[in-house]
Amino acid sequence: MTEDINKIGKDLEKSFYLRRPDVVARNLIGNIVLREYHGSRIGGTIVETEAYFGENDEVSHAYRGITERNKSMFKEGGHVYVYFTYGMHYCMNVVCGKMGVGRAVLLRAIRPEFGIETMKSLRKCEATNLTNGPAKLCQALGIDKTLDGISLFSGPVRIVEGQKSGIKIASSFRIGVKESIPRKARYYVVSDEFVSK
DNA sequence: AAGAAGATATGCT
DNA sequence: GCATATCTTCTTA
Repeated sequence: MTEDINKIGKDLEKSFYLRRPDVVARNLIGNIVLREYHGSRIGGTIVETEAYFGENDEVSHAYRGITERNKSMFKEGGHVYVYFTYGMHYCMNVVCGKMGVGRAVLLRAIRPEFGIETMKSLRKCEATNLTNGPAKLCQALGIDKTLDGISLFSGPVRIVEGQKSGIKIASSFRIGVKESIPRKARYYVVSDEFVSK
């Protein structure tokens, strides 16, 4: 599996994740999420992310400290934080920074590229609506609570270098939260049809 | 022990 | 645009 993934792209360096979440969020755009799913590989290029801080960020799950639910958000950068919400949805984050700081980047949308048929069957819908939202993307990639806390370097979920030339990245305020920090922490590819609405 | 809210998606009006 | 599904986790008593 490792060899095949390297044909698509190299794993991002560990040091990539040991930075501020807004920096990681912006630089994740254009890279590729890969999910090993029942022997096949599915995934695509990241086109939309949001940064969540720990302290000074009221809406972050990490704001009130470590709990059973959010404990993997406090791991070292390069791990995965998956949480369950609204009684039916999973969302996936990439943890960043040093161990214990509780910072992460929410993956909000990807461009479906690998294993599109598999993703369609997981989502039961068509390609334009496959992965343009944080919970949709998790459903399409078969991501659930069992993947919470895993490493991006050894498990069934990887992030590898993608082709970044020719894309325009813009920022805005985050979606779906009462904005508490005067900072545009959402990053997305300009005029990409797979960005969430 | 109980209640409220939630980093959402979908379907209907 | 708004209601609703649906259930885990945290907060408060």
